[in-house]
This record gives sequence, C-alpha cells and structure tokens, in this order.
Amino acid sequence: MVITRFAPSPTGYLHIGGLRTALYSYLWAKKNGGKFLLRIEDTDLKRNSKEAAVAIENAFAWTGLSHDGEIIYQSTRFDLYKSYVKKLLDEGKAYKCYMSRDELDELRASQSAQKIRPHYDGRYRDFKGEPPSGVEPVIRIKAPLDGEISFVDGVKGEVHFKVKDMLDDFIIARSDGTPTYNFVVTIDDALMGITDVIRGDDHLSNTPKQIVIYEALGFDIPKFYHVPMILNNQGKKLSKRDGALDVMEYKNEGYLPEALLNFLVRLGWSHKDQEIFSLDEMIEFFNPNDINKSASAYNEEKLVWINAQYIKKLPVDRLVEELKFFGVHVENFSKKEQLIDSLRERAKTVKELAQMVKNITQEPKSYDEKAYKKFIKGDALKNLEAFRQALELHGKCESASEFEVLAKKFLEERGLKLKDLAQPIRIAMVGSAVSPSVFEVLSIVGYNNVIARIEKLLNYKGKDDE
RNA sequence: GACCCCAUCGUCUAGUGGUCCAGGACCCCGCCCUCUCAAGGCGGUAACAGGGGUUCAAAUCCCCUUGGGGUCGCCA
Repeated sequence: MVITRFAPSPTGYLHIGGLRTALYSYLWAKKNGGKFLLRIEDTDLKRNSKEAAVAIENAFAWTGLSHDGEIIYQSTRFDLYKSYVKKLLDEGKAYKCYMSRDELDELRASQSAQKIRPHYDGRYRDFKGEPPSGVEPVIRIKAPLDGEISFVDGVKGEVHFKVKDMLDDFIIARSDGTPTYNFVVTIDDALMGITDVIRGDDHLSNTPKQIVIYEALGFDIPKFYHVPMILNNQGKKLSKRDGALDVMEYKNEGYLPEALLNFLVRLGWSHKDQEIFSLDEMIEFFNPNDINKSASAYNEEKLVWINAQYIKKLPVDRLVEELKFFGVHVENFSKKEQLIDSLRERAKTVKELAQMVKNITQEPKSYDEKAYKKFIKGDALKNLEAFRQALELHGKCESASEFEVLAKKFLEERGLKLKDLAQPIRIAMVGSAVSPSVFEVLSIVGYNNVIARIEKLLNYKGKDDE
C-alpha cells in the first residue's frame, strides 16, 4: 500500500508549487491504489491562521484533487507530540538544554566569525549539574556525533550527508513546550503510515534530521522524493511578478483546473512527447522516479495554450457551468451549443469566453470606434438597410445556412461581395469587427434580434456620421 | 562562508554509449485556408555551459571549471 500526503502550512494561499507536489503525491497514491492524505501543519500558532487553512482547502477542492480520510490538523495533536518528547527524554535520547537565546546568538556569531558552520555545541548533552534558574529549557535530540547519513532519494538518487557538517543536537521542543517542525512531521508521517514522501527539494537538507528522529523513535523510514523547485523565466525564484502564485487566482483568470494540473504535471515530468493528459492518463503514466532532477521555469504562455486546448474539447455543459463564475448564464439559452461551439475555438480562458458570450447574447451598447470608422462608410449603411428589408421580405430564418443562402442571394442580386456586407453586419451584431462567422452569429442572435440590432446601428449617430 | 542539489533550443522537454550534423511542444516568423478574429494545416529559426579524460564510438560515463538553485532558526 502506498500512502502519500500533502502537508501545507497555513501561512497564506495554496501556492502553485505546492499544488504540483500535491498532484505528484496524489497521482502516485492513485496509481498504486493507495491513499492520499492531507495534513495541515499549523504548529506555529503565531503565524498560522484558520482563514489560511480554509483558503488552502478551498483551493484544493477547486482543483478536484480529493484527499482520503479526514484532514489532520497538527494543532490538535500537541499532546501526542509531547508524549513522544517525553519518551525520548525518558530513554535518554533527548535532553533539556538551558542555553538562553542570547547565549545561542553569541555562539553562532563567534562561529560565523571563525568561518565555521553555526551549530549547537552540545554543551548540555551530558549535563548533570544544577540547571540555571529562570531559564525554561528547550528539548534537544541527541544526534549522531560522527559518520554519515545517507538515503536513496527517488528523484535525486543516493544522497549523503556528513554528520559533521549537517547535524547538531537540534531542538525538538521549544521552551514553551511546543514541538518543532521536523519532529512533528516525522511523527505524523510515521503515524499516518506515509510510505512515500514527495515534497519540494527545499526539504532535502531536513531529511537527515528527520531520519535521526525516525531512528530514535524506532519508526520505519519512508521513501523520499525531492522534487525541484519551480523558477521563473529568468531562472530565479518564482515571485508575484512572474504570474499568479495563488492557485485561486487561476480560477479568477479563467483557467480550468484540469488545464492547470496538466500544465503543472509537465513541469518537471514528461511521458514521451505527450502534452495533454487527462487525470486518468496522468495516473497511468506517472512515476516519481521519472521526475527531472533539475528545476524548471514557469511559462505562462504554455499554460495559456493548454487551457485553450481544454476549452476546445470540454463538453458544452461543463463550459456553461464554468461561465456562471463569470456572471454569464446561458444554461437556458436555446442555442447554447451553437454559441459555445462557435466561440470556444477562439477563447484562451473561460474569462475571455465569458466576454465573447456577452458580446453576442447582449445587444451592443456601443460600437468599436475604429471598426465603425473603417467599415461603416460608403454604401455600408445603405446595404445594411437593404439587407434588413431582404430579411423582412424573406421572413424568419433559423439556421446559419438559411441566413447564408439568403445573404448569398442578396449579394448576388446586387453584385456585392461578402466582404462588403460581413463587417457592417458584424458591427451591428456584436459592436466590433471581431466575431465568429457572421452566419453563425446571425443564427445565434436570432431573427428578431438581428433586425433590431441592424436598426439600432442604422439609427446610430456615429462621431463621423455624415 | 559551509554543505547539498542541478546544467539539451528563449521556455517545457525527448534522449539512459552507436539508430542524434539531436526529436516533440510553447513562443516567434513565413505560407495556406478565409466574411473579421481566432482555430487549423504546412514550413522555418533555435540547444547538448566550457575544458579535460574513458572508449573504436559520448548529449549520454568520470574529473575539473563556470553558472544557477537550495539549506544552514526555539519558521515551516
């Protein structure tokens, strides 16, 4: 059984980097018929907030990556962690250290001055005397004094750390009694039965510390996969300037969750030349051993392209559903299929699609000035008027092809080209020179509205109206 | 500074010693299609960081250099 987890700390929103490691963890669990668990790492009472935890859970829900079982909140498990601190204390594997913060700072400063790695010097490790009064001790774990800690990372391969330059007797419980990160992570991963830890490689150097804890507590050590960071196009750490960091911003910008996931899965992982993956395909092909060792750069253009691919393929009803978020309701619109299908080819985001839908379903409030100037001149209005009459004479048209037959006949009789009529009609229908095929638009707008919109344009007094 | 990780087109990547004067995708450019804008089709520009080895043969293995990144908290 493979059990993976995603364990964000609620200091803000869900970050896309976090989403990617969550996705990898999810895929690996599902591929193996295992479980994917969610744990909120809120041990730092000062910095964590309930709102942030909720925001993360909401963002997570939006992506559709469902977790198994209940969410575990570390803040509710302090007693548990304390019992393990006590266990190590009782077994002599951890000890109280009465060094004050000032003393620690001083030690670190002098070590830095000597150009050696700042580290705790173990002065209370074997302390037997009377503790200084007025100092609440921290609890430190007895780390190995020498040798090497190594493990096989599923992404990086064999990784070795020399105890001398990596470890010291690090703190597992603060002077206020609360446990520290590495300690609770280890305990929870062990108790939750996590078999495969997939996380960002900024945690690589935490791993030897956690191994020390696993061993002190007699827990099995899981497999580790440290996935490289996501950088910006300049190869620097991703920041707000480079695009959205908050997963929910992608929703606001009109990205589909499956497109975001597809984009993220390809950042650092690939399967042959395939670019588009359904969730099922990801599950089928994904293996964390295939994750690239090197960092990859965030590339918004590719995301946009992937999103557009999804918009082209998604069922109409699904898009109709997504449009609601942008205040566009076409669920009862009789020609919604035709509407969506004619627009989806040109929309890169749901947000854009929403705007395009509005442009067609609502009568134009104004006319694009440039387009008006360029195309509403010469005989344009005269032709429009004549076309309106032809429409009225012909009577109701329904489909795009009916409109087309009518228009072609109209043009032929007058020796006009489609070009002469198409743009003015477009402007009358949507207010600009850009839209799907005019016949599609006419059909979608509907006979009565078509006439009304033509009349509206005919009555419009443009700035350069003659 | 110490330690660790990394290095193929601008970007995401394929490539696990010969099939690679390096393949796909995004972007960009050109052409086609065309009632506009897209989409689509076709084509094009563009990379093995540098230097040493090993080998009959290296993008692929080893070493060094350079360049990037990460970590060194009573944060997570």
